[in-house]
Amino acid sequence: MGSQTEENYLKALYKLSDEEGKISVSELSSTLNVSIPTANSMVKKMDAHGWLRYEKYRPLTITPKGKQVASMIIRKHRLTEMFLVEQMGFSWESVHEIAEQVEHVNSEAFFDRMDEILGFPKFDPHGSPIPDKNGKTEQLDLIKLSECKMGEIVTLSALSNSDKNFLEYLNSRSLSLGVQLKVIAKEAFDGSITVSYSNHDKEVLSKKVCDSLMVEKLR
Amino acid sequence: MGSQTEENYLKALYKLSDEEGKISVSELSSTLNVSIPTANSMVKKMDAHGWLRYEKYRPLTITPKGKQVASMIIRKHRLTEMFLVEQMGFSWESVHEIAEQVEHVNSEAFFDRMDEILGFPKFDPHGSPIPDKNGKTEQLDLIKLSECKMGEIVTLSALSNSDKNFLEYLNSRSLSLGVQLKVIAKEAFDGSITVSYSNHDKEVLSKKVCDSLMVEKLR
DNA sequence: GTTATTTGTTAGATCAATCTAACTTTATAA
DNA sequence: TTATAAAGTTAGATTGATCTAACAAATAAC
Repeated sequence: MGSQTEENYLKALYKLSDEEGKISVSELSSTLNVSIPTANSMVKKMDAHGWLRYEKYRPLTITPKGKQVASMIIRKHRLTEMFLVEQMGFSWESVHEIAEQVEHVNSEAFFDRMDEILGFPKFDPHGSPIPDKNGKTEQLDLIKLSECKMGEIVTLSALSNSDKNFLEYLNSRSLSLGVQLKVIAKEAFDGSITVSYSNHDKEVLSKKVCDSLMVEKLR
Repeated sequence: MGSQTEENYLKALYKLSDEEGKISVSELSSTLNVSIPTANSMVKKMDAHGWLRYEKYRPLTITPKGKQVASMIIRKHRLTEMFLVEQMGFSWESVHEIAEQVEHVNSEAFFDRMDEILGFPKFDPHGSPIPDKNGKTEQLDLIKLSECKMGEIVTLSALSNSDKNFLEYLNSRSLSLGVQLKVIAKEAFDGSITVSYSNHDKEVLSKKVCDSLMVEKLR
């Protein structure tokens, strides 16, 4: 393993490369709130660990080994979040900060036990997939709510953003995973969508919100 | 809060001062497996935090503030151990290493929730008292088994040593907290004691073992 | 296709936590 | 009570993670 710092860099690297393939040092530095030179020097260490490929002035690419190590950290993070919600009664908006610390605990048994107690969950409280012990995740076929058409009925299955503010916004609208949404209107000029669900029959959601709601089409 | 390193120094300081009142830099250094100069420089920082009183060449004394901070770390450690045993099914010999890491998590809510789920336990799995949110602990009137007289019947209530090897030794003899022990013989020359308990009717325990078993006299 | 802007790199400093070597003070023991 | 041993201190080096300032390369803009 690496240090906690290195683990945080690797996690950021993993997420950025998932989103964009190629990663720049400056993206990494801004994600981690460190200066560019700091990220630059850390990147060289991670190259030495074999977690990424680094060449001067070229974009970074994560290696299979880096992905493997990263997925184990993400596994620990997401299992912790799930445990906090399911076994300890925390709400989905309060678990991230705790999991951010607990994920660095070095004990396979600890996380395997969580996994077992939870019944080997495939997704965390925000709908993100939990890697299994081999780093494998279950991939659902999700699309953004913003891409849905009028009249479609979908299930809210994951969030592509789990900021506290956003989660609190969803709470205030009684939006949680598993809720069935029906698209009853789409505004072309601002991309906002009106949905009905549960006992809400006309809720207007902005484009920004709809971009962060990942849904599954009903078959 | 201080860094994890500082927290570990403070914990060691607290335990040593509990045992002996005055603490020397060298005791601290050997407890933490660092060199004497390292402990020396750290001690100056802890003095700056107001956790201890430091004067050149004089023994160290922990301050009330230091005790308070230390007891909160110990609270987190012992709650974690208890949670691991009671809620997650770990055995008492495997929880220390995990708790040693989890204790540094910075989240009151996390530990308060453990406390609540456990029903506000007063003692950890090794019988050590768990400080409450104000740092208060329940003090039992315990003596070493080695100090007991022939014929006495006592309850095993705590361990003054929780090394893995010792715990495994106790497991192998089916000795656990709450067991009632009857002293059926005492050897003067080596301090060993023969006890009976549960379905063991003649178990010989060395002086060293008896010194680590803290028992409560039955009234 | 030069120039300007953004991005990346190097150099050098700082801070925390550690070490070893050299020296000083306190405690122990002859 | 002085000599020796043990404990404590200071100085100076190292490593990891960070920073700013100065410079270099790649990309974008005209």
